[in-house]
Amino acid sequence: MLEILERSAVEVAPLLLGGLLTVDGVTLRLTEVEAYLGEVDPGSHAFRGETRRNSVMYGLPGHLYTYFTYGMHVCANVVCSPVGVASAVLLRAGEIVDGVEAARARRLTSKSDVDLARGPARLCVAMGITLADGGADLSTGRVRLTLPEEPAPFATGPRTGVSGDGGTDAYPWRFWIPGDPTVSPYKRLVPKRRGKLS
DNA sequence: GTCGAGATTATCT
DNA sequence: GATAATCTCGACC
Repeated sequence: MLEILERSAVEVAPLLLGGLLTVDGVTLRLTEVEAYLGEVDPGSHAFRGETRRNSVMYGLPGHLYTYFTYGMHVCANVVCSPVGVASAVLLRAGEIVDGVEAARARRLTSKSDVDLARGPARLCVAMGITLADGGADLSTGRVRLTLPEEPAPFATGPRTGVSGDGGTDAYPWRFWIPGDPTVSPYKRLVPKRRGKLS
């Protein structure tokens, strides 16, 4: 597994689709992810160099990178690339395949099961992932990652919610399993163009 | 179903 | 003091 994760996030991202994330008896099947390539990617936290928050991304592949955003949300990433290279795959959405009750108990605002982990911050809440889990090894820690036995079909497109120049068509690094109902429906942050497009 | 605005705090400059 | 890889809720179709 590490041999795969040492590659670039853009290569690793589609390979994670269909994979399983397990935390304390709750299992999630990944249906949507995004790649972040550190210093060459304006949408990445590592674009402006290493800081305390993103230092985990420079570390060992196969570890968990968690961060706080918008004051109240936690997002989870899988660190890729060899030590010294900042690169990670953001886990955006998934389907709870085991432990639904525990996940549902943590997500009171969610009405249906497909909403439990539809969105990166929701996914963390449903799985019980917090900042304290950041930097943990995904093969031995509380949070476990299992790659799919067979590659899943996937589609690509621009990333959502990224500020600056990172959310444009120049970085089509969002990957998802086509047709899966748990893929987040969020639109691009700045489209806003009415009527005819360009 | 879609669209728009506000919430809220760790981290960085 | 400004920023942010988001979510939720209310209004409208």
